[in-house]
Amino acid sequence: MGDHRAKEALFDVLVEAARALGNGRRAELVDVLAQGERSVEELAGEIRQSVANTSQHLQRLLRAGVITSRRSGTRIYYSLAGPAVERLWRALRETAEAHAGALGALASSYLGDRASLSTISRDELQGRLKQGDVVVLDVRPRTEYDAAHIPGALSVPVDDLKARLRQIPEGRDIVAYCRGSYCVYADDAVRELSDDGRRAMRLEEGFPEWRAAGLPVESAT
Amino acid sequence: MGDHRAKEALFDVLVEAARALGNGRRAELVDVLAQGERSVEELAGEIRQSVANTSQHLQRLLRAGVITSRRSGTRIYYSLAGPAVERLWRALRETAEAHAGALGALASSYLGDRASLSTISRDELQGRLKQGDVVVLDVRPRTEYDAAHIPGALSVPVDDLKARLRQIPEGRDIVAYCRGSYCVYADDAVRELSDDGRRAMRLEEGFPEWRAAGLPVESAT
DNA sequence: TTCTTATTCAAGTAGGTTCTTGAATAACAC
DNA sequence: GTGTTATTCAAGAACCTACTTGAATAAGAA
Repeated sequence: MGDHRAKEALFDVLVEAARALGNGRRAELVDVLAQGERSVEELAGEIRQSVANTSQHLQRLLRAGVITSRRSGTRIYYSLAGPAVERLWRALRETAEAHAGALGALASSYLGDRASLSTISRDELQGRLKQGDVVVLDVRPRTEYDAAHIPGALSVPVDDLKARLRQIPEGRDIVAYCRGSYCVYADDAVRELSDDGRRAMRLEEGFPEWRAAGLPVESAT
Repeated sequence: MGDHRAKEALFDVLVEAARALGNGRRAELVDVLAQGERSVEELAGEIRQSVANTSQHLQRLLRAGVITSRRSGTRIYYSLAGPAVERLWRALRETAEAHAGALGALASSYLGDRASLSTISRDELQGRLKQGDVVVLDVRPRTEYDAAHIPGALSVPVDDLKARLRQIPEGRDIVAYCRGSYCVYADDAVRELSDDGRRAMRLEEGFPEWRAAGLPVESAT
């Protein structure tokens, strides 16, 4: 009774995952890893940091149990430790959104005038997929599409979109999706498609939320 | 495109709630505030820290949008900012449990031989409440019971239990509950009741989880 | 007004975090 | 073995955190 040392030690440990996620660069890493495993060098490119620094951030996440690693030849691939981590990252974003405060201004400075783009919810997309009157574009990098994607989606990484506009089936509306609400790939794609005269909209959330909702996914064979 | 400054700033903000929760003492504060609002002095007592230090921790949580405050006379009462925060705190505990690593040893050093105590799930308790063959004890401090409790529960703060053993209705099993899985009040109560020859068990989770599940609650009038 | 109580502020110290740079490993190819 | 590539380690500079102490506010009571 009253062993407050033990209580403090217990809460200090409970909180380790929060400290690990408590850094913008590490949060970016988690956001990318939610799409599938990646090597250190790829991750360093994604977060625009040196390889050494990225490696150190990864060790921190590893020690906190947020990610796991596997070696393959000279590369080491990191991935999220499990679904609890995805829930944690989602809860964190939702808390920030509920608070809003500083978030609004920053989000619009990064995300631009997202309000002017049409969107579609997960449920609506499911309905339209059954009717088959929609083309779904996965605009994430090819690796992430290969790891897992919405069944029937075409892989058109946003950087290739301009060159491949003519390959996209006509006569149907287009839905683009990417990593999640704080990813701009789908926004950029929808803008580009609209400029080309197509009816295009953005899936409100990203692929991880689709999978987390228990909806079907497909992988490259 | 490519404005990585804005992206970094955005993720730095998304992560503020995690930094706020990324300290054992602040996590203890959140765990207590999940039971209802409290003044600075009460909170300082709960986490065994000086009032000045507790106040500073509270300001940090406030700035991060994790809690809110209201003044009443000379006192200031703090409470959680909303349900997103409770989900965040839960996700954090679940991540720690999934990782397990250091947690196991620390938990058992603080929680003792919890494995030897009988427990009951939320669903089971709901069933037995309908049948009315069980006495429910809220063993948290009276303030927390007053703020909200499971309908029909008796308030018997764990410190008063020994003195009030004879007042607990006989002939029915007893279920004790407290703040949550990392709170020892219900364990202590179940041990004491068992020593007294009563059939007693602990509700697996605490009051906040009961409320978060949308189950009915009752407040002091 | 003065006194009291609850809370916050300010300054200081010890220790932790983030990023940089350059060297050290570790697996593989030749 | 040597060379090459991916990753990690080590040390250091600039900054941030957690706690302490004592003084400053702010609301209410006398």
